[in-house]
Amino acid sequence: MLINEITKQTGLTKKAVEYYCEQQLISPTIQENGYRDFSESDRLLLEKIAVLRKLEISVEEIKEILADQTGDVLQRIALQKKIMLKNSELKQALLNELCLNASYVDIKDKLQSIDDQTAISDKLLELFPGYYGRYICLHFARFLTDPIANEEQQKAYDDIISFLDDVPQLVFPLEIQDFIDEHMITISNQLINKTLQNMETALADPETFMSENKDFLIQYMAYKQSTEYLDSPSYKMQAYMKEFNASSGYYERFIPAMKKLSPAYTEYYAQLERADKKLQEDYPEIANWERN
Amino acid sequence: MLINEITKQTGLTKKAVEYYCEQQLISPTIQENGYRDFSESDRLLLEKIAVLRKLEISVEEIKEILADQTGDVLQRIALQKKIMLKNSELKQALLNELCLNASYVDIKDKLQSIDDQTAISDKLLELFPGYYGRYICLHFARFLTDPIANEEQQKAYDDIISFLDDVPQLVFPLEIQDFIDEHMITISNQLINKTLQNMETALADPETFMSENKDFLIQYMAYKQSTEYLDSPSYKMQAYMKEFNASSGYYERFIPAMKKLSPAYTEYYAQLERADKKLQEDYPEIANWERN
DNA sequence: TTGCTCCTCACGTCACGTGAGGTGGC
DNA sequence: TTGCTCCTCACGTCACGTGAGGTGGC
Repeated sequence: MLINEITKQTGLTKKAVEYYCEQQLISPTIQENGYRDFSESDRLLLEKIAVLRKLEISVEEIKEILADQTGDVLQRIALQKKIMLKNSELKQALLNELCLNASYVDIKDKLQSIDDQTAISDKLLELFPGYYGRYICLHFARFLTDPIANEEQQKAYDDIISFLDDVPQLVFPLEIQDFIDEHMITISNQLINKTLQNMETALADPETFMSENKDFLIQYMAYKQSTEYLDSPSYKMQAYMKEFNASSGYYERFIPAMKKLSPAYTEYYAQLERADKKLQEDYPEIANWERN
Repeated sequence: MLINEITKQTGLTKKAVEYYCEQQLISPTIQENGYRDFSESDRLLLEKIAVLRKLEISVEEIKEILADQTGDVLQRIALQKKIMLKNSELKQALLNELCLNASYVDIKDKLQSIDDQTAISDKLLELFPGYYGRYICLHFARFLTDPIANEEQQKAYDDIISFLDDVPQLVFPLEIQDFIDEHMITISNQLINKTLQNMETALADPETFMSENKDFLIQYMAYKQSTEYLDSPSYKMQAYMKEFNASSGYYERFIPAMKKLSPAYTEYYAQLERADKKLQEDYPEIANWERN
C-alpha cells in the first residue's frame, strides 16, 4: 500500500506518516523505486499511533508504549498526564479568579504552590519504577493538596525535592523485577486508588475493621510468618524495599519532611501508628507492620 | 535596574526577559552602552507576564490581554481554555479506558466526537465577538455532550461547521459596539452560566415561573414596548442581532442543524416554544419573543 | 589584568506544515 | 508529452535553553 492509500485509511497526513517513518515508529519496506510500501500491520500500528497522538502523548512516549507489552508504561504515562491535568484544572480556576479581578500577586503565590505539588508527584513517579511509582505517587498525592503556608513548610518542601533529586532510582534485582513484571503490571491506577481508600476507611476506625476482619487478619499474619512466605519473591521484594527505604534516607529525610509539609499526612501517620499499636496489643506475636 | 536584578525580582530567566523584549511585550530604555534599563513599571508588567505565562497563556494572547483595558479579552481566553480543558479531561478518561484494555477502534470513534464538540464551541467563540461569543458558546456547549451516533447527525455536524466557516464574523456598528463595551464587558462567564441556568429552570416549568414572576414580567414587557426602550442602544443591538441572524442563515441553517445534531437541544427548543406559546396566551399583546 | 556582567548571533527543541525541485508510472 | 504520485531537502513554527564570541565596568 502506498502512502496516499494509507493516509486515506488512517486519516493521518502525508507529513505525519513521513515523520513517524523518520522517527522509526514504523518501518515500511522500501521498493526499488524508493517508494514506501506499507503493510497491513503498518496500518494497524499507524491507527494506534494516531489514537495515542490525539490523546496528546508524545512520539517519544509512543515509542516506549509500543515497545512495552506489559502495559505498565501506558499506566505510568496515564498517571503522569493525570497529574498534569490536575495541574491545569487548578490553573484554570486561578485564571477564572483573575477574570473576577483577583490581584496578580495573590495568583502568583497560589501558582507557586500548584507547581510545588505537581513537582513532588512527578519526582515520586520518576524515582520508583513501574507499579511502585504509581502506588507511591497516588498514595502521597492525596496529601499534597494544601499550599505551602509558612517557612517551615517551605523548608520541608525543599528537603523533599533535594532528597528526591539525590536518591538514585530504585532498581530491583532481576529475580524480583521478573516477579513484579509477572504479578503487578495488571494492577490499574483505579485499583490502586480503591486499595488506598479501603486502607483509609480501615485506619479511620481500626477497632471496627479489626474485629470485622479478624479471621482474615489471623490468616494473613500466619501466612506472613510461614516459611512459604519467607521464601517467596513477594517477601524478598518487601525486604528489598525496606532495605532501600532504610538506606536511602526515606525514613530519616523524606517521611519527617512530609509530616512537616502536610498536616493531613501527619494525621494519617498518627492513625497508622494507632492502628499499629492496636494490632500489636491484640496480636503481640506481630513484630513488624508495614509503614507508609 | 539591569537584567540580572530584574530576573531576581521576577523569577524569570534572562532568556525569557530577552524574548519578551524582542516580542515587544516590554520596551525598557536602552543605555548608551547598550545595556537594558528596566523601570519599576517594566517590573510590574513582567510580574503580570510571568503569571499569565504560567497559566499557559501564549505570548501572542498576553499581548492582546495587556492591550485591552476592558477585561473582555481575558474572559474570552479563559473560556477558550475552559473548552480545551474539558477536551483534555474527556481525553484523559479515554486514556484510562485504554489502560483498562479498551480497543483502539472504540477509542478512535470516541476521540472523534470529542474533537467535534470542541470544534463547534471554538468556532462559535470565534464567530461572535466579545460578550456575545462567550454567551452563545456557553449556551450551545451545554448541548454538545453526546457523540455523533448516525449519518444524519454527521451531516448536521458538517452543515454546522460549513455554516460557521462561511459566515463572516459579526461586526457591530460603532455606536452599538460602544454600548457593548460600556455595559457588557463586566459580565463574567460565571454570571452567564448562572443566567443560563435560571433560564433552564424557568423553561422547565414555565407556568410556575410565570405566575411567580408575574409582576416583573408585566413590567418588563411594558418596558419592551416603550419608546424609551425602542430608542435605546439595547434595542438597536437586539435588532441588529436579529437582522444578522436572519440574513446569515442562522435560523435557516444553524438552528435546524443543531436540532438534528442534538436531541437535548431539540428538547430545549420545544420547551422554549411551549413557554413562548404560554406567554402569548397569557399576554397576547406580545408579538415577539427572543429565540435561541 | 582579572572576574563579572552585559550584548548579540546561531543553533536546538517538537511534531509536523508548507512549499520547492526532482523523479517515477501510466 | 501530460498529469499524477512519490521522493528528499529546506525552512518555518513557539518560547525559550544553551552555548559562543565579543564588549563594558570596576
